[in-house]
Amino acid sequence: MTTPSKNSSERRAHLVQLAGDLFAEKGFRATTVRNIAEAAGILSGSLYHHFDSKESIGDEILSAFLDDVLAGYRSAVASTDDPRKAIEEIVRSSTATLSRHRAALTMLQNDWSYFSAQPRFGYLRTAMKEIEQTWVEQLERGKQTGVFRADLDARLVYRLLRDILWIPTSWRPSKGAGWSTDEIVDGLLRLLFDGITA
Amino acid sequence: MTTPSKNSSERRAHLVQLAGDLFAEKGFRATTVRNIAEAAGILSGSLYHHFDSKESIGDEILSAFLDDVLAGYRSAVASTDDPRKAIEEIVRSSTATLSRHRAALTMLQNDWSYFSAQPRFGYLRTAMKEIEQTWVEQLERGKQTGVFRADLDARLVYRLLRDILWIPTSWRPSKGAGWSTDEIVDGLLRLLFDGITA
Amino acid sequence: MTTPSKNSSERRAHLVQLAGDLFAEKGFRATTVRNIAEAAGILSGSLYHHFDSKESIGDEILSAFLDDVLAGYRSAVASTDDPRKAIEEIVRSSTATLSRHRAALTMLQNDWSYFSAQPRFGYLRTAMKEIEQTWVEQLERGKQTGVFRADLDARLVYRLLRDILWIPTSWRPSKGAGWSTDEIVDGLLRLLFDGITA
Amino acid sequence: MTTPSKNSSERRAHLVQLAGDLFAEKGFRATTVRNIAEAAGILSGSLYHHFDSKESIGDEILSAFLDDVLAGYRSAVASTDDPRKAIEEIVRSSTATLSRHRAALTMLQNDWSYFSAQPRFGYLRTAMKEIEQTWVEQLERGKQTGVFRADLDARLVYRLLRDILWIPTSWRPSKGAGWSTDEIVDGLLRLLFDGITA
DNA sequence: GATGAATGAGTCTTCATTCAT
DNA sequence: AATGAATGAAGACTCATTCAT
Repeated sequence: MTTPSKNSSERRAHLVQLAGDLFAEKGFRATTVRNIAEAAGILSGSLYHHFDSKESIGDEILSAFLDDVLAGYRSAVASTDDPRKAIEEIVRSSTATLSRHRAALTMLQNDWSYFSAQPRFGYLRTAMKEIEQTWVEQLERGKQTGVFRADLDARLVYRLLRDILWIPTSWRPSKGAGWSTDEIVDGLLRLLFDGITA
Repeated sequence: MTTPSKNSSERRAHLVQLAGDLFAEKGFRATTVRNIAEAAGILSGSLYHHFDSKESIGDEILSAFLDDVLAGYRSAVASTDDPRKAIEEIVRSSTATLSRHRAALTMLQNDWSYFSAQPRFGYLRTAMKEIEQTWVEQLERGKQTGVFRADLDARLVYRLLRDILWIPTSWRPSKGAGWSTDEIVDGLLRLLFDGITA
Repeated sequence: MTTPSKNSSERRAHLVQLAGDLFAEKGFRATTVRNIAEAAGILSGSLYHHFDSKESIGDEILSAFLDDVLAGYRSAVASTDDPRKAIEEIVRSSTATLSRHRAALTMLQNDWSYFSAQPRFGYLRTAMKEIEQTWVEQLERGKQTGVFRADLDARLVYRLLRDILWIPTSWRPSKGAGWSTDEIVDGLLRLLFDGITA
Repeated sequence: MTTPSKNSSERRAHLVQLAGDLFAEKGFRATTVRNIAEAAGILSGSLYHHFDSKESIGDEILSAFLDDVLAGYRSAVASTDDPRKAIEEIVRSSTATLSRHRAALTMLQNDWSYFSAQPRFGYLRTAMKEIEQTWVEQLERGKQTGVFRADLDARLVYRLLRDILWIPTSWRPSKGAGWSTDEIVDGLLRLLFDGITA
């Protein structure tokens, strides 16, 4: 388990990991290829043995993230008929997913205008649309069945909730008094369902 | 035509405004000096008659923002003894402030790692500390007086609330089905105080 | 006449000239942007104040050349009804044109595969087609009117003649025993019309 | 399977062949070692088991070509006393040689400045000198014996004829309405000896 | 105040080459 | 013989900044 065949793909995955950490820390554009190479202890040109461009590294990170998110959303929706449970499931799956893809989220938040302008990253818009649809559908159904307040603006609530959900991911792990993912989620869900008032 | 010195400072303010819009749109680092100059209809070199560096433009935008925020926080706290009212006031003042400083906030979110690493922008950390202290103080007082739930983790709630509060600012005005600032704040406050359940 | 307003466009033209000389000497691809900049006594990055890419310099040189060639061909054809005179006129105009565009021709010969593969240089193919058509038309008409041998393969002769015509341009001016353009053309025309035999 | 050493040299010859095709197509410098390796179905590093550098492949191609050309010239001159026959023989031998060494000729035409500047390829200049001498000698003898026009500039005619002779080699085989080598040579010789006029 | 030319450091990327396995 | 990882030098291009006019 410790020293198996360190394949090409493992090396590659390691490099993606390193790159992701840097992207999460300073943003995609602000991270130079040299930064990544230095983190890996090689020269910048050597990265091109593994990837054909900086963007293809970004691509790998982003598409893996969105695949994961969408999978979670789909299975959340498929698992129940109760909108409230579906939302809860979406939140829980998001949290798990997000902690695995901190880099991707930071990239999306920081460099959205950069990525979304490129045809290569067209799937970003597609995926975001599916995410929005999923939320809005569950919220609307909840309104109809009386689980949620009838006066909610589903799209507005979606935007707020989605962004709220994505907040903790961007918190640096270095932040001294760190909270565990679970603590954060609990705090969040409590806030969402119950508010802060006693 | 009337007062040359005023014209000069107006011109300058206009340039800062233009720069800010671009910073908000694409981030500070991703915006080039040429972008700003083009928006102003001049050549990039000419900007240096008004500012001695790109960073000094950023400085102007960021410090104006933080001055405004802190002023709002201080007067919110000074205006009442009731922690809940103080928090409400902080939220309301934040919203007003933020809509006036969209660029600054985007810069802080996008390029925080860049700015915070530079001595020149040391005041950013100082200001953020005061902001945190203000929130935490009011939350703790609310817990003691029983207005807020006793089990709240003040710092965690602060981080969540502050970031939640800052979310809508980053929403592009171009977003088709746009909401007014008031709608967003109402939605937000309702979410915070009451949750989404019926 | 000696020191007029050294406009921006003159500077630019001078740089194109320098670049062209280098392209003619070593080919387009083999010439680096640094080579050009050094020839101009500036740094390579400074070239981008005048051109937005190396290719745009090439574009300028190539399109100017083809415009010139086609103009010559068109006026040659328009000037007479006699195919032999038309061909003669084409040859003479070519020679004049070619001596003014040595760089362009070398680029076309050396790096044709590079340019012709790019959409940006699509006009190259278009222009070459018009050139071929012009030759073939005159040759065919000459065959019909009996001025040229009836057994000529017009396209083959065109290819041979065009390439023959373009040969001397690629001769380096440095070649010690240089011939004047006129000498070369005379030798060429004589060869073409009369052969080498006594 | 039978004779490993032969297999080895066959493999090597095959690689040279592949490289030559690419050189002929895009030029020596524009062809990357990776291009060659890919054509051979191996990785670029593996080529270095067969050759110690890209240049040594070029060397192999160029020297084989020049050896062949010179052999042809020498035997052409040795075979007759009649300058016209000698020239004819040179033309015929060239044609045969050239069709076997398309790559070499393209390399010479495209990247002459690159090769001729390197000591390693010093033999290129030596060989070209012998080629020139051979032509000039036969032309001068023809002038003296009255076979050729007395007013020919031997060196000029040599340059023209040599380059003319080399033209068809650079024509891509892909050119739709392709002509056979024989057709081309016939067209050429006819042009040279008789001109195009009826 | 603005222009236009230039700088110099840095960005992503390419490529011939090396070498341990 | 070949692979796969790496090197190091170079290439095209970008950008904040400077400065004479």
